[in-house]
Amino acid sequence: MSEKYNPRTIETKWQSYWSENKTFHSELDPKKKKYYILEMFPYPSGKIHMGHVRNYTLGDVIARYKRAKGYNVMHPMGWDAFGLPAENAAIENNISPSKWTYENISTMRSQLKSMGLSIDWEREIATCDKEYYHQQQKLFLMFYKKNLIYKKESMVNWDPVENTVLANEQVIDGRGWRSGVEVEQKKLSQWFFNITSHANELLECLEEMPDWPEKVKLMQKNWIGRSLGCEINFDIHSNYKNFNTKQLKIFTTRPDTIFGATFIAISPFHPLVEDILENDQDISNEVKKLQSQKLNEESISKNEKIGISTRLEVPHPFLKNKKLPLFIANFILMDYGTGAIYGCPAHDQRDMDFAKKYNLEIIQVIKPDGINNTDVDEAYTGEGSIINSSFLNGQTIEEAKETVINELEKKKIGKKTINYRLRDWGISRQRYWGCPIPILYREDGEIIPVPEKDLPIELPSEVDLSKSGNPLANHPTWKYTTCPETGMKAIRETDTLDTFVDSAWYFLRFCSPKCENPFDKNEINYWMPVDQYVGGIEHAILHLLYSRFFSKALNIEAIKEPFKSLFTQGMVCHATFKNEEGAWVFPSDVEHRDGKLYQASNGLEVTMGPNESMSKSKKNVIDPEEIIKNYGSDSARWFMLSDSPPERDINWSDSGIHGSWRFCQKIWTTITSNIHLLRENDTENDTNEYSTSAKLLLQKTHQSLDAVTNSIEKFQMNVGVAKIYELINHISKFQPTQSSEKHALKISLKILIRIIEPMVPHLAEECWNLCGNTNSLTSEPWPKTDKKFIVREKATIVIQVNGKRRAEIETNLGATEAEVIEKIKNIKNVSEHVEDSKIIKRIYVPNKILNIVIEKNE
RNA sequence: GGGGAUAUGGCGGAAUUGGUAGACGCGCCAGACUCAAAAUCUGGUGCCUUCGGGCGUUCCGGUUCGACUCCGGAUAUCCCUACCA
Repeated sequence: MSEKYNPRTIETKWQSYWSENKTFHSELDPKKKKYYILEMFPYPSGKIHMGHVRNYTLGDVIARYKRAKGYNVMHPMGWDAFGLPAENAAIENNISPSKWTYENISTMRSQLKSMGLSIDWEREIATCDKEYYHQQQKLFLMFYKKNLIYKKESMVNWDPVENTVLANEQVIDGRGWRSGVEVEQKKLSQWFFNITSHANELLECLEEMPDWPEKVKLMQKNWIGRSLGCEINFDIHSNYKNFNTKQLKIFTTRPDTIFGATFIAISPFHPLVEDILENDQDISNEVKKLQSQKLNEESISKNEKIGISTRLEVPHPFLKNKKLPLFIANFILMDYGTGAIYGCPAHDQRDMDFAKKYNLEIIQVIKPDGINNTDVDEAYTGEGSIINSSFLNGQTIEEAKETVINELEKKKIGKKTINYRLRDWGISRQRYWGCPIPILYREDGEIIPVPEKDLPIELPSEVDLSKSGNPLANHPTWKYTTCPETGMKAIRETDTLDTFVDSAWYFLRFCSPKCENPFDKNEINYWMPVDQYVGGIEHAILHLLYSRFFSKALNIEAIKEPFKSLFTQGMVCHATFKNEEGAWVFPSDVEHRDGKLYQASNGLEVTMGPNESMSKSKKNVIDPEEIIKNYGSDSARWFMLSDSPPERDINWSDSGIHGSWRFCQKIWTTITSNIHLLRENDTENDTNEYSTSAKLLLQKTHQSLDAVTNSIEKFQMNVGVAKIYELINHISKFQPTQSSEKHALKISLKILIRIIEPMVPHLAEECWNLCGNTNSLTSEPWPKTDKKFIVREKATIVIQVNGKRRAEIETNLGATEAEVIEKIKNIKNVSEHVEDSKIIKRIYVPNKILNIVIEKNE
């Protein structure tokens, strides 16, 4: 047996074996305990990059490990295939979004297959498949019926040159990415999911999710942002002629500061604004400016507050003679609270900035405890007691809040409210490459959901994306249809769904990917929830929150929460490169010359930017193909798992890949050089009469097995890898002479082969096969740790003097303090440091440490 | 501006969760094999040192017999988000 380790041969051999034998096929089996492992499905951007390798290797280790543990494992894969890049590619390369997407899928599928992932490919889905979005349209109708979907006016980023709506990422420094002109805000009627109706449930269920990272739960909690406050109705007095508004409702979380109120501010998009403009045309230009200006990064960082003074005045609810001026201000959000506030400059920094700019009164109403804060530059937001506030004087902030709310409710001019930062989920996109929304607008003005039997509404295959505007609206025929009930003329909804909708339920579809309904209840009840979800931390909020919302809205018992356990892996980062024309450049296209960087393909000079997470749009991606070609996917997988803890961000570097290659080599040579031993039939051996070195080997083996098992359970793959290194290092130094030693070595090697399988599956299968086994290693159970080999017989006790390590001794387990003291009497290093000093006390932790605390004689 | 995280040798990182800091890997140094190189194998490798020891987990401070670990403050980097009253 002197064949060389040849990953290419081995890996293709086992990949086809798994595929031909349907090794990873999964189906419902009520007798077996299920385990649903899912990694976030990829966007088919072209090729996989190192971030994908990290994500899918990690999930695959868990999948293979749980299979070995006897679970009925489901490990599917699919494609998050709708989205903007396909349209951009279509324009740039004159290829249809569909063709581009499916070609990418095909490339990436074979790349993933070359990694040897234990995936059930029969469950593969792509969200752009007609079959998938057909079901999604049904879900849309279901939600529509439940009143979870509604339409309202909402702002979009508008590029006036391209005549098109821009996504946030297409707005760069307040300008359109293609046109370079300043982006405007435009009102459009759009569809929304009523996610806020589930805000409280989404918040409270977080408490019952012990297997989610605390940081993710915290982020979601802050994002939902439940806050207790109150609404106050202010009367409006005006000299305007045609003015119907009598009241203005504001929201505050600080009713305790009501006596510090010196102005009222409303959003430029507040309904009251129209009323004002009708009477006060002088300010209409200014207001329009505020309305159309998307605040760019610059003005945000400068925190420039702009207010337009109106001729309206608002009486203070508790001070009859006090009138507050009303402003239209750019820093008031229409989407939060009521779109109107009262300003209390003394205790809110934004209000302070605003008051100073427009010379408004500043009234201090909270006196900090202890100190007398008279600094008027900075708003005071800390604790304190109320002053200058009539009936609130002397109260604490909390007391005052309650008093004010009671008073308002008594006078029927306000009430306690719970407000959420979370806003409803806008799902309309003015795009072609997405799921069509199954809605018709009838000529008589009625909005009609398309009946289920008429689904799917298919995307037209011929579409002109080079024209500006909404591609589906531009299509010559697609939108024209008739109402299925009345026969009246109708126009289809030409917006498509946000791609976050596609990914909010794909994990349900995997349970029954071919079902003619969105999902099969039986299958869902068996497979859901996902036992382990693995994905990037960047999805900590939106994707996960939307998926949770879907699961709750569907109201199926098995999926109250879709993801039982969540693991968020860290980002794989890489430096970014830009050439002198400002275009992103692939790292592989960058070359070093004369201390400068150049783009190899065209000679342009290149500058290096900061490390950022790998993404196709910034081109800072590393294609794993090269590494897999040179070292094999087992080495690539092993390398990805070693070194870095999975939850931590990494800056990609391939220094170290050589060590992984060496590891695979070492496994190979160790197994092949012991192949005769491994092929021998097992004999009933004198298993209890091991030599000392054989015992030591078995101890190391079982300790390693125990450690590796624990590391996998705890997602510390890098530690597991280190423990396997220790084991192989120990094994390769072991020289068996007696038969019992050979027997021990055989046991050890077999355990080694079994426990490396989740990480380097092809190599492990080949080794297993070389041993003369005819079954696949994947059907072999995970070995059990034999406790008898790992019991500690001795304890190592560290001796410290004043917390500094001075010696260490071996004792029997459970030795008493007196025994330890007796033992260290003659240790020079200890007695020297103690000398004649007075011993103040001794701290003894059995089996661990003895610390002698002495008086310092200085 | 807000929210969330991270920081340990030349580098990636480990540390039984408050008890020997630096496991394991990379790199580097030395040796073996070789005509030679690559590969492989063996050994060494935190820093300083007057060879007694001293200093060391981003920085400053605190709690403790004892702190990488807990608390307070600062700095840097990454992720998410955009003025949330």
